[in-house]
Amino acid sequence: MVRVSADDETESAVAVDPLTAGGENRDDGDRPRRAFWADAVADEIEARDPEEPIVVKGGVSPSGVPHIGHLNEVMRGYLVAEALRERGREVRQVFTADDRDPLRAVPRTLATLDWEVVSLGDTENPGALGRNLGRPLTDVPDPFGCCDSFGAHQTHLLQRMADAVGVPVEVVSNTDLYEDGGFEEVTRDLLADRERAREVLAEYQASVDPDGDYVPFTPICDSCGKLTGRVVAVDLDGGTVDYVCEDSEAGNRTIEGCGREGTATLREGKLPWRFEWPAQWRVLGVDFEPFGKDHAEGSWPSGEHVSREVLGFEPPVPMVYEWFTYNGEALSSSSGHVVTVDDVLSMLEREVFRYFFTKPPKRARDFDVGGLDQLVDEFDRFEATYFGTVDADEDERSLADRAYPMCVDDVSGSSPVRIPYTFAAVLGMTDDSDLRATMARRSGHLPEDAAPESVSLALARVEKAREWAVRTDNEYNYRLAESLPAVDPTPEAAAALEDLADFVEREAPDGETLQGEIYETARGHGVGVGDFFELGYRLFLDEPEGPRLGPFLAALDRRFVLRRLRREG
RNA sequence: GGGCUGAUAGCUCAGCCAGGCAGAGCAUCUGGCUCUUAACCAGACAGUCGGGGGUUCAAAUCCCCCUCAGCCCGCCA
Repeated sequence: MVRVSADDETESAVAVDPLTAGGENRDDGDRPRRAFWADAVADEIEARDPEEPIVVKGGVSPSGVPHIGHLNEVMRGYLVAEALRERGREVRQVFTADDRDPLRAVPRTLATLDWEVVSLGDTENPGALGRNLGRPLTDVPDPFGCCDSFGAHQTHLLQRMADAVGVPVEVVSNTDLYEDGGFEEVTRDLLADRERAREVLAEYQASVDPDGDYVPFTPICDSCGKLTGRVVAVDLDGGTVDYVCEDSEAGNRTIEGCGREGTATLREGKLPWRFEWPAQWRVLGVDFEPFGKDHAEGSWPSGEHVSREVLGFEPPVPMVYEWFTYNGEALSSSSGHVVTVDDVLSMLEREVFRYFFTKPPKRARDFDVGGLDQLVDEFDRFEATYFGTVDADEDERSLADRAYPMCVDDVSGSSPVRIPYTFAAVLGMTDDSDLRATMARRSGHLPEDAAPESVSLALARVEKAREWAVRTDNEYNYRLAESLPAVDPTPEAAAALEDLADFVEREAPDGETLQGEIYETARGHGVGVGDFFELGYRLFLDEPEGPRLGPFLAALDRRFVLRRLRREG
């Protein structure tokens, strides 16, 4: 349990411990056991008997390159939203771009709207950021020059990220909430009760003096434009505050104030994060919010306390998720160790990527690009479990029953045709889509009678798997040699190739027959089997090794195979 | 220093909430397929459930201590 307050006598708030949220039922044993964590969370939300539409929120401060870690803020909420919708609830999913946050540091890397990750120096206006430290992100020019502000650029990327995974979210700009007056009433309440606000926050932040003059609002200086105003007087009737523009600390650097003494309205500033978060909950009516483990012990307990004791409402059901790593190392938005949604979707089908987020949120997970074939194989089994075409235990079945429909756009009546991912990568050896289909059929991965639509859906995986094989340059990264590779067979091997060509021409063998014939031919000419296979791989792939040669050659165009075996081109 | 979370087969992970034979996939090995070839099939091997203690008829699961990793206890999100 989170201790809400050391000296709280007015109410013994039942603190929900977010660290155990997300799968476990808590204080009662009445709720049913759930195979899918999102259903356990949905149970918890429904237990509060919320008004509809139920609001699920996520949000990020849009500063560096948005990466798959940020997608937790979209996908975890989405899965809970879907669990509720399937129970007949109306749900709104909103996503806040915390774009009034000040620019605190200059990110080393940024992304274009097309997800090209570039260093700041390569943008059109690299000085835009460094010259505007301390200003709200929406008041900083876009270094790319394509959007109204840096904040707008970043928020645009967040929207595109959600679109890319096919999750409909309402993106809400914090700056808009301030400027349109959405935050005005809650700001007024916080200022009216600023002593209480200060006392509560002081329990969580040593820098706040409970008897001091802390005010939970930071005006934007109307002279230098930075979030450096310190409030010296509050006029609630007039709806303004007086401020002095002073130096403020941001990270390990100081943002210089300009000394200006001015007046700002309640729309011309920003609530400190510890108050802004609960303010969002109230203004947007949030019922559920997932957040990263970094929030679990700082902002969540204080936000929960602020919302109950200062603002007077029940905070949302919380859920902490563990962070992802990428190839074993922490993702870093500013330094550029990132994998973007665009990167991922170039290698994975959208439904497979969504499946990744159905795994329990509390466990740290590595997004291991080298092992993506395992993830796809797992998804294929998950899908087959849903359609009942594979043996699975009861837990697997009930999980698939619930979670699979949330991964795909439409559940079709029968299981889609799936080509195993590594084989799909092998098919990427050729760009000829007819040849891909032929090879898939002859290898038994594509039914002869498959409808054209299901063939093209199945073959869509080839581009993804090919991209994966190329990026990781792994053992599935084959390329059909377009022109005759340089080979220098011994006379015996040359004669064997000639015989093999004749056999192929005469018999049009299937893969297994051809595989056997390769052995026979090699032996018949006194050529080492290993050497002969290597010669074959060299001729067709210009590699010393490759897929099983007989089925591989049988799947290729026969005229091409003959020409190549005879070294005619 | 105080706190939160995690650690299960070589690898990736289920199982833990509500105690009941230690699981899956991949990898490995063996065998099969007229056949050493990364796209086939079958079988086998594989774990001190991070370590130690406790509760219990019974502990991966509940409790306590410890180790390691990430995070929080400044700012910020």
